Amino acid sequence: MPEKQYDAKQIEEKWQERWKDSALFRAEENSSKPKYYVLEMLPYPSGTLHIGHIRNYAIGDALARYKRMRGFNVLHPMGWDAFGLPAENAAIANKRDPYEWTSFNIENMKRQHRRMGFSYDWSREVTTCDPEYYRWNQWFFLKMLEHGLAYRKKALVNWCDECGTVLANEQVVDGCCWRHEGTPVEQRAIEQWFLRITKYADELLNAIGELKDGWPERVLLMQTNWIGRSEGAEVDFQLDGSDKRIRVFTTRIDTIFGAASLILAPEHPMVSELAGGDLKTQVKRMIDSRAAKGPGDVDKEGLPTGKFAVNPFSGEKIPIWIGNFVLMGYGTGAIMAVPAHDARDYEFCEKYGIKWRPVVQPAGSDVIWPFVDDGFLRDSGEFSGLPSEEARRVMTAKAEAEGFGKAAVTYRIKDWGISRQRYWGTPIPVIYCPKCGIVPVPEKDLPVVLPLRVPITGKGRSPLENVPEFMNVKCPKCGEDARRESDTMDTFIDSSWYFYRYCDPHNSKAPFDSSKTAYWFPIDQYIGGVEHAILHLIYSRFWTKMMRDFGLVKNDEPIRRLFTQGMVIKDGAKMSKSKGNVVSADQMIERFGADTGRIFELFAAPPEKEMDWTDAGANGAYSFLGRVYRFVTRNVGQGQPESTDADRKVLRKLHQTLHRITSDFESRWHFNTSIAALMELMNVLIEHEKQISRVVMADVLEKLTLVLEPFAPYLAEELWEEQGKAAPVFHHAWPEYDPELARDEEAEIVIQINGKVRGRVYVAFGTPKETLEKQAMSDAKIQPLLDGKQVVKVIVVPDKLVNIVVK
RNA sequence: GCCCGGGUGGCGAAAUCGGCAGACGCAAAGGACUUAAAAUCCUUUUUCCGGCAACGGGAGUGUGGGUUCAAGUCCCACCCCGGGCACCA
Repeated sequence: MPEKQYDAKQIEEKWQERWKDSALFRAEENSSKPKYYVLEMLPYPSGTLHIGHIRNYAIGDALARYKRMRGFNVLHPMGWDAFGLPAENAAIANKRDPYEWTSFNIENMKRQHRRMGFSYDWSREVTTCDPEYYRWNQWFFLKMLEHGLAYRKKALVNWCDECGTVLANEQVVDGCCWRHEGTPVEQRAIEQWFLRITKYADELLNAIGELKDGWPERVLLMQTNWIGRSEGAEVDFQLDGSDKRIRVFTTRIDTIFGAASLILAPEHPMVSELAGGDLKTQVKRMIDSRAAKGPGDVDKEGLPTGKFAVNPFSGEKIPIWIGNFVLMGYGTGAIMAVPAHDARDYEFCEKYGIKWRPVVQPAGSDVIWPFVDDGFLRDSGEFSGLPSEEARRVMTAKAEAEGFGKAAVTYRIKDWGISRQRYWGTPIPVIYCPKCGIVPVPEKDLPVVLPLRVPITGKGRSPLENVPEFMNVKCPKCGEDARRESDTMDTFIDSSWYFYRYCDPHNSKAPFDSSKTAYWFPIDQYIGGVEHAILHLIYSRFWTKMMRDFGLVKNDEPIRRLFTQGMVIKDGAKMSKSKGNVVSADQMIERFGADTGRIFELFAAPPEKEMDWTDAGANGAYSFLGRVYRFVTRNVGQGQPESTDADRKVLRKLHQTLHRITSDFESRWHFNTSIAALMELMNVLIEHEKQISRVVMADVLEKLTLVLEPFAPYLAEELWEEQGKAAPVFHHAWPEYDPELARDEEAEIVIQINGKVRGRVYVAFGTPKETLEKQAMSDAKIQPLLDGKQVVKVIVVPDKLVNIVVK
């Protein structure tokens, strides 16, 4: 009879059919088991689940399945993030209604996720563009508004005149709009809504210490830099011949005696006072040219105002300049330039011939040049001779006492601007009344939903402005004619709290039931790409702290452990539709099956590393699964009647494999080595196939199937059934490894001479040092090599090696 | 410019605590089975030198130095690649 062949497609379709509509993966809040919340970052519905995504979910799903077998009550949900831009752009390109387009894609992607066999609890599916989800976004917004965490202010933004819209920083390419290459982006002051994330800047920063155990160092570092806390002082310089003061921020108040100039950002409010006529147009030009350049290197340029400022410490008069390298958005928008101790100031002052002098010299040296960090002050009046650190303290205290300065902390992070002039997003629930001003939409009127079938052209202002039924409302306070806010919220709002909604997705009274989130939170393991390290992962942390302060949740942080997996590269580039190098899940399932796709992606590289996709590699994974399938099917119920010599070897390899895989799951997630171990086990099994006893064979087949489950669940199910056991596999306990069985019988002792391997002996474990040394010295191979040499030293590492040092 | 990663065969990689470098796989070559192909199975594959061969010897983890009985692993300097931030005072 010909051997049964591995037909992945047929097996996978069969089990998919059986799992349909089942409650297999349902998580329960009232379980007596310990909870485990594992989550992959949610995808936006582009319609294609490609192998870059699959890597993400294959990791999460392996973990979810493993944890279930370990007896955890596992929550592993999936939902859809209706990301604004892609949906809108696709709608423009396809001339389709974005809702229609999105729901079509969601169905499509859901089908692909099901085909891959990911073990989600679909009863908790959440879609962030659902009006019910909008309701709670708006509810949060109103709560924040009430507590002063949301506010409206005029702010400088990137503006493309051609589009008639605000652009995010990422949408500015080489100073021009990404859609209109020839159109330089302008900086415009526009009224926008902000969330006061800076209120939590300190807490977000301090809590990083608590995240150290579970988050990648790299991500925490990026967040630390992003928050960018710096301690220093604010100091007022008096405008010469006036009682006006200009405030600067500095981290180096100890260098203030070396201040050579006071430099204002071109947007600084004092500029219009100091600059008249000609200078004004030059300042305007400076602002425009910087905006046009975008972020990056800018040649330092300055404009002298002809006015002077008085150094409050020395009484010295220093010239006031306007400099294009000074940022209005950081500190006070004005700096004191200390060329001797700051490279940027040096560059600027050299260029314009502004005189300077050093005021700090390094400890234990007479060298005074240049840019000394900390040292001892010189030429600084009463402070001369003080060490920098002490000087900073003393000088700040003096400034404070005399009322011209104070200690100050500045952050790089800014409040979160959430207004978007786009169709796709949660409408901001606010009404502008000519009489009453800004009026929040009453809670009973929520949600404010997007009108359907709005023509989206990508041109002009927010598409909502052209929809009178949406825009024209009565003021909730006075009942007079009023207009709605036409901006929508940044869609990062959606992803800031979606994982809380998973705990209680159908709640219509509140965003979620706090007792349910209290059970599941914090998320035990979150998995996603490193590209979200700052935006999404900072916003989420902020949102959690905000909700905690409102009494909605008890946890301070949303995520206990974070794992960032590497990108999948094809033909030297990240997989994306625009590059045309996408391998879709459907394509892969068609060719190899879902199990092969998972196995290969996990096997090819450790999960945190970038990985190259090659079809040839997937072929290897497929043939491995074929070997497993054939081995198991032809050996069910087979084996020698009595126990055999091979049994010991096979069991040893089996338990070494169990150990390897279990510890990979428990610590570093290097599933590539887990799968390599499985392959080694298969090699040993095939080698001894005919010599294994019936009892051991049954044991091996069972355990092999169990540990295969997290990686290749369809095949595991099929083989489980072949063995006549009750499905599903993950309802069975993970096999424990037995250290006694896993241990090698003999220790292999490497004998080295001067560190080079010259021979080896096999001894019982735990053989004492002296015996090992004696055995090594008398070894037939070693003896001749020692002839005529003097043994200087012998190093013995028990159970490992003997190193003989000779002269 | 600053801050992080990383550099190991033809390729993806392994070596978890300083203790046999290259596990496992891909690709390639040769062979078995086959009318043939696919599939499957077996053998070889870091490199150089010696040998018909089993085998023996040398070199080798980006480069140069160091610590150590012993370094892919630790320390110092440099080169290259990837990522993040980018005039943050």
